Amino acid sequence: MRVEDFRGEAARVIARHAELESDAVERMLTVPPKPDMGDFAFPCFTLAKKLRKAPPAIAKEIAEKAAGDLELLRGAQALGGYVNLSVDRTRYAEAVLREAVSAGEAYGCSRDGAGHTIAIDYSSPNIAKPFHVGHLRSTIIGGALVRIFEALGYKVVGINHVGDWGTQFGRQIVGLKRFGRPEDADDLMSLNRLYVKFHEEADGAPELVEEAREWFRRQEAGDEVALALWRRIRDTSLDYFKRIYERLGVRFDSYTGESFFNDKMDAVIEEAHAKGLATVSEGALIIDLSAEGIDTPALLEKADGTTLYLTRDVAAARYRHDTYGCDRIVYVVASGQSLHFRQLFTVLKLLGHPWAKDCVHVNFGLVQGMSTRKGNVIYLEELLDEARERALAYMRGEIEKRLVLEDEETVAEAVGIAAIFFADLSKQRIKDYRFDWDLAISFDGDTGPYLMSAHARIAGILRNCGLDPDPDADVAPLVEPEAHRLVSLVARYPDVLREAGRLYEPSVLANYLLELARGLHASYAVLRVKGEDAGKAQARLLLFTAVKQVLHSGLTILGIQSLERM
RNA sequence: GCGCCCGUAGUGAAAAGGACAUCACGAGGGUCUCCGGAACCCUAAGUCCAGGUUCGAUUCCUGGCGGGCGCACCA
Repeated sequence: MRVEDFRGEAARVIARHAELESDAVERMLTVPPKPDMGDFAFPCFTLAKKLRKAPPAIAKEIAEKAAGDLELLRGAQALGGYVNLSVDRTRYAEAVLREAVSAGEAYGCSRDGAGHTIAIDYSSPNIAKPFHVGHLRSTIIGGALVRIFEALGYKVVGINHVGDWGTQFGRQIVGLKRFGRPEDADDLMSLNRLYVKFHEEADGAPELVEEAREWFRRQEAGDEVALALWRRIRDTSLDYFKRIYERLGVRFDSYTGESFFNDKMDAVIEEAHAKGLATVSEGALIIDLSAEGIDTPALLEKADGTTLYLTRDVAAARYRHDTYGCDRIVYVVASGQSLHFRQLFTVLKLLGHPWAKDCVHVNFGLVQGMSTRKGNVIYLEELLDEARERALAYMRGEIEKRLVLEDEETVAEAVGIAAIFFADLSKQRIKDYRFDWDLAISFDGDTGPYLMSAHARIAGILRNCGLDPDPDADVAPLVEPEAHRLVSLVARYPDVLREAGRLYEPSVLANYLLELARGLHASYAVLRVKGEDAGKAQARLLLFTAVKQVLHSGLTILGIQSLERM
């Protein structure tokens, strides 16, 4: 008896009595809006036309026939134009919990993506400058997608297409040469100071800007002095970025940034010529995309012969496809870049790459209001520090029955990051949103800390109930509606991950976890463990173990720590 | 100006074209000697407007209105 057998039986029984194909019925099955209405619902509206009967009458007929034909299901009832079917709750709990607990950490994971590789390009900051909060959203969403697809069995290549080439490095070099000491190149804070200094000075001194351009020209021309300086600045910056990624719990398989593709662009240009796509317009080399429904042409080369963002992305896409053999390339980049990616994918198609159709722009809206007390636009580190402070203040000030912890600072750091991550991941990525500290950090409401607390609360039960959990416990005592609700939620988890992956939408998972946590809290007063007889206590422990496992798994995928105590 | 995207209670979010539009925060009222009160229960409040397709529209189409973003030598 497996979890999907219940749905399978529902489909079979309905199919038999409605004279339809089982597969078709299975696709039509939905879930009733309220748990007491049943576990599966079959809408009879489409049958109405064919049978020339009213949907409620059809439902009644099917329900009556089906009622005597059930094995794993308990009831078939007509309601409105629906046939509602209920599972045998004990057998369902048995199937769900046994499967969840025996799979352990792997519960919810599937092999759907076995044999497929996905490259996910995310975060991709400009590293001459400090990590700006503007890049945070891509980092958060991209990181979650990496873990979602891994859970679905895909091989995932996380790529950070770092902006490590461009005029900004020329500016950085001038700042260093004019206002700093050579050793400042090894310290990011000094570099930042000098970068700012450059901009202050350059305001009234255009020759500085020209000097910066000259340094970048030397870089592009392969001048060893310029390249050595660039390399040193780049390494200092990358080290700093990697430290921040560690703090955020984000890992990349590749840091092939823009500079990596410098020697791979000529091939793109040549091929565009060979395919007869490239034309010269206003001195620049372009591909006209108007026949493809895009008014703005794709620029391959500026009038001065240097290449552009788009050319580099074409080279990068080809490199990724060839190197990783990936059958999908996902770009987690803000919606503002939509035109760019339409152009990119169209150019790839015109260049004759059939896999262009497997490139996806996973876009997302703008975040407003992400600033610290100091105000202004801010850098990520300051934001994370403030998150930790606010989390600590909240824990000390608002929580009545909090545990005494030695590692309060560590917990606060995790809570702060959870608050920021979840505020982002709980919303549909396409939408703009306003970040609000109080809303994000509260332990009440739809927040990361709320989910963490649900997890810690179960951990508390397991810790304090005075029992050794029995993984083979009999589930028969789980008769309460609250228990059934939790079982159903646990059962849904694998499909939730699939849906999140299908839509590239971590919020599907985030909202599911909220539902699970609420279900847990709603059951908490009813499903006591301590002081109950051994049978009930063990059954409930089994249920809570499964819920805790799913919370842990889901939170980990979202990039949020699930602590035992907080 | 043109193009793309977004409009759901005061606020933040959910609803493959399906049942009475769901949930949270905030507001108002209540519960419980609570294994972690970081809880639970109740109440008030909503689909931007006008048409259309459909047995059925928050969802799809058309046109408005409001907001965001983008529109060749930056990335």
